[in-house]
Amino acid sequence: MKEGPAIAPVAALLGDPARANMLGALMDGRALTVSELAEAAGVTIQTASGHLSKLEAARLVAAEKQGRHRYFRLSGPDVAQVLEALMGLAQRTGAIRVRTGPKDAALRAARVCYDHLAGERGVALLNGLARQGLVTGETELALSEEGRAFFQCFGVDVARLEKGRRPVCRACLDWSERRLHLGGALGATILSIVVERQWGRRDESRALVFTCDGLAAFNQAFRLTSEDSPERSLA
Amino acid sequence: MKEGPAIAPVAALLGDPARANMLGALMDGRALTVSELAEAAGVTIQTASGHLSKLEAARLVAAEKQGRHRYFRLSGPDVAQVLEALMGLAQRTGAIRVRTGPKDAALRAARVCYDHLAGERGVALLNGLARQGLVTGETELALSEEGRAFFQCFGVDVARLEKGRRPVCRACLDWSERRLHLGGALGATILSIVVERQWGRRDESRALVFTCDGLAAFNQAFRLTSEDSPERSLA
DNA sequence: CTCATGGTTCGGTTATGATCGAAGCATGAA
DNA sequence: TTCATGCTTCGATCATAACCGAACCATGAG
Repeated sequence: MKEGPAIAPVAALLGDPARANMLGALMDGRALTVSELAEAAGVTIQTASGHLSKLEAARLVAAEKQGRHRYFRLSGPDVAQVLEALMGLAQRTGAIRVRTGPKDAALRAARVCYDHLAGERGVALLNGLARQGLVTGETELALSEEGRAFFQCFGVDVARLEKGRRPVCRACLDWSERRLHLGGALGATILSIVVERQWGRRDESRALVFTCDGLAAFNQAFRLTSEDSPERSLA
Repeated sequence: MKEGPAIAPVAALLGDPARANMLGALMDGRALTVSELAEAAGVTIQTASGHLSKLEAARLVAAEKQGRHRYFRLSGPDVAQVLEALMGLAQRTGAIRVRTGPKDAALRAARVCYDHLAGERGVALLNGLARQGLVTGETELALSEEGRAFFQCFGVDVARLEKGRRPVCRACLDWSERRLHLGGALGATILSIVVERQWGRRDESRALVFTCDGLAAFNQAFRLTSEDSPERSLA
């Protein structure tokens, strides 16, 4: 007697500890890479890749390619809802909380993404520019008239940027903040300004360490306020 | 990184076809014996017994001994809710609907979800009650003052329902309609009324077959109009 | 170009668990 | 008592799939 869709195949996907851990890591809506998910699940990258293929085939997760990375996210809120419900059921038997690994705080605060600023400061930058109406759009970003004037004043040769093949503004997905930050020619220019004025320096990794004065100057230059900063994810 | 209870062990239980079939057979809220569940799952009694032991240990099902028989039922409405939600996921992800036929159509029209009404009629019921302002809220449903009066008039002891531990109104996601229908103590009461007044009868599956007169009486009793019925889902 | 890195695919090993036969209990009927 | 039925436990078989090493592919950096 077949009744409705067969739940077993889907449930079996959720029933493997490695896959369940990966999905749990994606529960907050962020998009994570294969490597990060592999670490979260405690398996090698090959194994994680195989698991993610199955999850993607079942449309439980969706993937976006970005440069050399592949970012996975839950395919929709309904998936998270089912996971939530399953946690409720699991609590009856016994609630288990898994270990939490502290990540590099500096990387999350500010880092270089290819050639532009990412991390918390990068997200705050885009938030602030959008709030002031200097850039517009959601994922397809554009420089407004006010924005052109602002950056022109700032000493950026906007006309030259617009002549190039590369998009002036590009929304780049942030792995640490799960929000968009500013890429493109303008993003690269801003990073070069930050480095040039020695507001911060790049250490050996991709982390960008702001000086105390530099951070203040950065915030003032782009008129960023505390409301632009993404909420601190709980440790 | 915040982690909740580990879902993998529970999901793994649901991930076995034999166990999933047994749980599906219990979805109508009745209690079945080991033999019946073994037949429903297509396995021998020994195998079924082993599965049921695991399900009982995880508190997904509860057992009652009666003479030489042992009756198993779902341990609660929340289990049924998770199963329904999983069916929704399974369908959305392009699940293999093994057999589609008249039985499937009947299930979509009206069926029993644990102890309340689901399917097209169940969705229409909640729509109508919400349209009339008898129940309020989106996912967190509540009975309005008018609603209390309405059901009181109807012969429902609302005060008694409110005294119980179980929520009076509960929104349950429908796998066939992808809409919410009414669960909770009130939902269960309404189903019992439908059966009691012989507006419809339960067949051997979860389907609930309305009589022609019964359907009219049902619609009239809850003042449902055609606008309350969900649009026919395409293909 | 070369090198490094992120990710996928393949193959072989291993372990978990689903399954059923057979035997063992328990309950109720004769 | 003896027998029958409903169910559980034990033991052995067997299939699935999780896992990792190694090789391979693609992209970006230098």
